[in-house]
Amino acid sequence: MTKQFRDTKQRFAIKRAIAEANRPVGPKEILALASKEVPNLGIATVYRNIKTMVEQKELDAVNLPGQADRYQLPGQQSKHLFICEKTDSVFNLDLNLEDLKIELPQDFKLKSFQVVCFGEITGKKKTKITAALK
Amino acid sequence: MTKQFRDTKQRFAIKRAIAEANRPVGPKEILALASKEVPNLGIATVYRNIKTMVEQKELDAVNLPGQADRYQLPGQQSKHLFICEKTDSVFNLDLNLEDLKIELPQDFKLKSFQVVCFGEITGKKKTKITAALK
DNA sequence: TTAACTGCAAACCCTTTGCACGGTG
DNA sequence: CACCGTGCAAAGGGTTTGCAGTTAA
Repeated sequence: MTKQFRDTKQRFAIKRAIAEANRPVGPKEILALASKEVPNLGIATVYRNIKTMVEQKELDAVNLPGQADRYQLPGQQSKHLFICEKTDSVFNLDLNLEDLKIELPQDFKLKSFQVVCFGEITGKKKTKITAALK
Repeated sequence: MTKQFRDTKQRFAIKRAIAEANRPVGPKEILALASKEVPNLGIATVYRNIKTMVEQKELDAVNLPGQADRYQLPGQQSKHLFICEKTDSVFNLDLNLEDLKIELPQDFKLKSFQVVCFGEITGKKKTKITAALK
């Protein structure tokens, strides 16, 4: 028997919070956002739902160097990231990397790679960024 | 008054362990290696020395996506990494990226970037890898 | 001698788990 | 009415801190 999931207000609130954030967010931030809708929401519920949603592929985990994973909706997925060192917020980068290839020693089998950019944002924030390589 | 540091056998053992590992290593691994030399070494001492050494720039912190920081000697520094998904070990990559530039929106000021590669290692391990981009 | 360093244990922080209760289907 | 999901609290794992004793200089 495959497990059947139920629709709860907590689950809705958590998913909406992540959707509206529109960028990779962490458990605490999710709790803060979703708590507006469901006051007594517990952090354990957030963790459990994140886990389930990632397994169900309703959510993508975003691995960041030097900090804990954040989460976002699959449609927003892009491995390449821009991390604002001031605000600690993370943005997706659409890098034009199709024709970029990395050559490694024979022993090393490359499965994927990720470009992580660090810097600051001076103006208003955007959530989806197209960048170019030259 | 600036703090004056002392030479202890613990400090030596920790630094030697990191030097001999010759790749980015984490606190637990450092403890295991250095304990051969100093049996009763405590994990707190490892953390304290790591922190001090990073501040003194005797050590570099290596930020990894999805896992805790590791540490290595400054000479071995390279931002670009190869992570073996099987063994969970990390290797430095010397990528030829001098003429690679990333174009971002005006608002975004790029300070640095990092390429992280994921894959497997089939043969014997190396600690310093030169890779190319094409 | 004295001030930094160490080991141990306790304290923290983040994440996971156990359990009784409440809510979905 | 099954049984999954929730909230709370406790338990884990990793990192930091307090403290008394130890050691480098």
